Amino acid sequence: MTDTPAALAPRQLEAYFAFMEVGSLLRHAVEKQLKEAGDVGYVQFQLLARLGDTPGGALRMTDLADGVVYSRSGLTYQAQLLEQRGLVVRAPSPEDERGVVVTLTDEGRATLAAVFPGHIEAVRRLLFAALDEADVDALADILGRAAARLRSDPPRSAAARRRRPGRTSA
Amino acid sequence: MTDTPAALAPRQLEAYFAFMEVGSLLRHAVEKQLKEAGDVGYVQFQLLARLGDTPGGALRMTDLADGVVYSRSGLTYQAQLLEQRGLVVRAPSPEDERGVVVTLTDEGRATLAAVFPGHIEAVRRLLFAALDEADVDALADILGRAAARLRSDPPRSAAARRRRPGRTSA
DNA sequence: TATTGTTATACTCTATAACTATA
DNA sequence: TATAGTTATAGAGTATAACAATA
Repeated sequence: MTDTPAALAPRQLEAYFAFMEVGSLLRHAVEKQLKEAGDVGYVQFQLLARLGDTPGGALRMTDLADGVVYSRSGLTYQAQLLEQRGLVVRAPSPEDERGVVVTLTDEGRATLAAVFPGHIEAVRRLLFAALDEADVDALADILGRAAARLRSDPPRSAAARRRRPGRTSA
Repeated sequence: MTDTPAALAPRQLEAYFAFMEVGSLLRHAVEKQLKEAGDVGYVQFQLLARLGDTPGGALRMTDLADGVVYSRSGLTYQAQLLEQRGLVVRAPSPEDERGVVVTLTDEGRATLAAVFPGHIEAVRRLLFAALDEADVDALADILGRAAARLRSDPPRSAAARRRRPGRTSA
């Protein structure tokens, strides 16, 4: 009977507000950097980065979407934009004819390379400038746990695609 | 010559990814809750909450915008929506005829009250469920510092309105 | 019948620039 | 001349539902 009190503890409120503020400012700044450096949005950057991280630089639409986008049409939209610019190629999957495999092109890699250093630098300057090693460790640990929880949380109305259980997608 | 290496440390990368993932999932979930509970977006919620936190429930447009919105027209847009729904009233400022004072109405307070508990509960369930008191303290401390830094950061091209120096707006 | 992905469509939100009015 | 706010407008992104094709 003592759970879920009506309000957050003051420290929780503080943490929450700080989190949202940092999130908002950081996202805004990063989005701007990406736009200027390579004319990509944050979602597109995530997609490129994910492909770049995958051996072969290829993923199925569904796997690519995972955690980045909240609707299938949203991914189709972004993938179209990327394909129009020649940063990725889409081709039917050989294994499953229903599927579409998205592959990073050389130009896609080049764009990623053009954008990444500035991205890193912005994150360092904006997020990590005021933090020391212990802070970073704590953040990684705490937010890692929060992320895991959020990921596994029943989305309170599973609008999103069912995820293959047992994958965490590093 | 040892500053700003080309890449983030692995722990930094981890912390950054976790942060963005939590931010994305949390924002999405919270936005949904607010929509369902009171048909307001997160920005509108912030505006209402800020007004609700102010003695008299009234603020000038410029002060209201601070940190919530990145363009003047963006605030005008949201304020219009809120006014159309009767949640706020806008009136010319008595002191400065150029200014506009936004005041929370009773209905605005009611909406805030209708939305707040669910909001709190969502944050607790999604963000704080996996964290203990020490985590919350650490988060508040670390992100508080990051937020302060971000706030004071030269926006790398001051598109936003110049802020009156010396105000931090709790 | 369930799943993959696309399309059509409507809607929300944001930003830039031009404009008005007051300080 | 600088500031406060609005308006017009255009563009980016998102989501829902209907659809086609394959498993």
